[in-house]
Amino acid sequence: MFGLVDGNNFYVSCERVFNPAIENKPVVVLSNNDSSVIARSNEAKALGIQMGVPYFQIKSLLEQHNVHVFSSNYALYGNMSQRMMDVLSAFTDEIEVYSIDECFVGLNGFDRWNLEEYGIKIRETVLQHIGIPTCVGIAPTKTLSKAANNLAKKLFRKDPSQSGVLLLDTEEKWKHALSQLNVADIWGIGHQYAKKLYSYNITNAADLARVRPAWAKKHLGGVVGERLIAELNGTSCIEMELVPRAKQTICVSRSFGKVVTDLGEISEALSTYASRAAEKLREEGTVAAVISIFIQSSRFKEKPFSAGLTITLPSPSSDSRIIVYHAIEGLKKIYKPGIEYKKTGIVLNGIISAKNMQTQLFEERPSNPALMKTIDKINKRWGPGTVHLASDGTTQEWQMLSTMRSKRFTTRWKELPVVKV
DNA sequence: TCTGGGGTCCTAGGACCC
DNA sequence: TCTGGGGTCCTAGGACCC
Repeated sequence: MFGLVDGNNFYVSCERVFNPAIENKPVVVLSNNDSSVIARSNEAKALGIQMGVPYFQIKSLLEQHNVHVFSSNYALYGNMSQRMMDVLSAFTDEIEVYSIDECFVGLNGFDRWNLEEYGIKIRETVLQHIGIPTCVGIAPTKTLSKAANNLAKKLFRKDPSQSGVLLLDTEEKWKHALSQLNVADIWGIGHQYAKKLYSYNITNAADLARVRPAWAKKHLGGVVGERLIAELNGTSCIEMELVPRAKQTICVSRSFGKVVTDLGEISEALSTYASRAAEKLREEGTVAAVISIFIQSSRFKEKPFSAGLTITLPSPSSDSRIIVYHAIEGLKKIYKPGIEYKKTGIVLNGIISAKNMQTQLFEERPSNPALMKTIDKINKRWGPGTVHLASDGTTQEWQMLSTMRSKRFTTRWKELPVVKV
């Protein structure tokens, strides 16, 4: 059996832990650059505020209803997430952190317990220790546990006296649950597939569970679709991933807080992102062989501009100076003056373990792992960016907007509120 | 004025090989 | 006029996830 534990309106809940005054009030959290809505409290959902809607379009509506608005605070959410996962690991050895607010828990061998009660215990403990409300779905496949979680959330939102836990341990139970869900609510059915399914008159998840595997193979992305149908019928095809795999791709990109035309400013931003990407490699103990960089104007302009370049490094590296050097050299090649740029970024590929790397004897720009290790140590101790490359710039006027960010309560001593007693 | 960021997997099709 | 068959590797593009 699989359990799926998912934080309710996770980012909003994180904000509420440190700001109890916004409990039971409408709250939204915005994406980077304060661009669009990425999390909503139930009260905000009730006002009809949609996920992903641009902030500027609903600003007056939010003001009108006194909605509390926050810029996203990933330092806080990431740290709260870690704490939640730590609590969950006490409940089973089989833990798969699926996203910042979601975790699969393996419950094989737990059948002699009442699984519903176990789920309730999990919820209560996370709430008590971390302050984050969750819902729990339990079922014989991952896809069904996602569906169970989804339905548990819906029931709980409608009626807070519900347990917030849904156990689907018999065919009868999961069939009934699926009949209450739309196909678009199913894990693995996105926009395109939902549209296609509607056109075949398949709107209900229970209908989807009944389609022939061969039909799913043809219309829902090959073996992925086939697996999906099997999972909806109680046959588990997607196993727990207990050991997080090293990333195959690392991407760091961000929109600018203002329009940028100057090569110097874009270079600073790209240097900053390339450094961060290299840092991520070192966190994973890997090196990258290939880097891609890109620059873009606004996607919503009449004639959007976008350019990119892929560069193979002389040898795989995780050294910030090397990755930044090649990124900036590439940028100079694709930069065109007179364009209003909105975004730049770097993607790393050809990622392998640093241990398996073949070292070259003679290199124009040798990596210096000891230097990188020292920089990482300092930044870990004194905060991100304490030591950085000069090419990152000092004023960083292109930085994204984040005007309504709460304090980084759990990761910065300086931002801890002082309470007078 | 203003529309996020960071990932995964799969398939199809071309290049190339024998 | 005829113009194989089967395999691998790589990449681009499209779908998905949160």
